[in-house]
Amino acid sequence: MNIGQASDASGVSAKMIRYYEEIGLIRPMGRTGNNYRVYGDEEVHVLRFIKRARSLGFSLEETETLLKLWQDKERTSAAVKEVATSHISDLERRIAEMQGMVKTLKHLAHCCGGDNRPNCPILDDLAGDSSASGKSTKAKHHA
Amino acid sequence: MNIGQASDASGVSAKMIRYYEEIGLIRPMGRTGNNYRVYGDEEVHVLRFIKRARSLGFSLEETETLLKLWQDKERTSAAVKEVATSHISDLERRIAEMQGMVKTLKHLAHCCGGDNRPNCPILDDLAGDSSASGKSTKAKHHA
DNA sequence: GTGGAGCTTCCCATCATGGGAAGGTCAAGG
DNA sequence: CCTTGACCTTCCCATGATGGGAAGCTCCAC
Repeated sequence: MNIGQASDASGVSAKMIRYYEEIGLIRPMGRTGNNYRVYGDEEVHVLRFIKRARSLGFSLEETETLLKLWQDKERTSAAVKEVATSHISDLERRIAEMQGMVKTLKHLAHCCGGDNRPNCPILDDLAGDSSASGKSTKAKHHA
Repeated sequence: MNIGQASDASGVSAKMIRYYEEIGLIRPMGRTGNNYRVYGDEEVHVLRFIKRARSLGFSLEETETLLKLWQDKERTSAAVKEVATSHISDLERRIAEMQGMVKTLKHLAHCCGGDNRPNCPILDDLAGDSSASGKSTKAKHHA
């Protein structure tokens, strides 16, 4: 199997397969006389493992750890779980961070007329104008 | 004001201030005879604007758009709101993506003993082993 | 005048991926 | 046999936003 076929079979681009080899994530493949890389079912299986790990958001470094654990018959499931839970924490932290952004942005967007006038609480907020959260277009003291 | 003071006043690192200048996000600053950049309150204000936009997750490109709108007295709040809502959508998409990962990972982690045994449904899943979701360590038919 | 802090530019690294050029190879079909 | 097109190889560059660090200049205080 050439790299293109391995790519099709695994869903990993040929570019990435070469890259993974370069950084040592996968073993350098055997070559044919024409210097083409040769892949077998086992290699495709590894590539699919990597692809699945990546699709769950694991970094290549974490993926490498998981790959080694997978191939280590002496591993403990605790070691694997540790990698997973730590990744979950990281994802949750990032999710919370983005949710905070969304919350603020939605509030600002809600306060913004979205019309033809230039007055905009979103810009006021970005500009650090603390009087930005209330009514913005006019009527600072409507009473 | 030198770059270090502008950095302290704005919370943007000197490194980044130079970078923003290089990419045209901010105007090239005037220099003193010794070739030091000189900043005034207005520049610090711009830097703070950028920092705030970044903290809300806007890319530098979006930040540039917002900055131009801020400085354009003819802007419409609709234009600003458009940038914001589009960014909100992007954030929500990414949040949903990560939440999907978390959901899968939590399920797998829940199914994983996290003990001294090698058997691990997390690895089974990554390996594409479809029989991974059930009980894993033993007792496939405990009855 | 000396030391240290601060400024300048320039290059490199991150992380994962893609784009593209230049050149070798192979298979099919004229 | 030769061409054509698809495929492979390596090499370099780009992304986005940031930090690190080196080499060299300046400025201020002592």
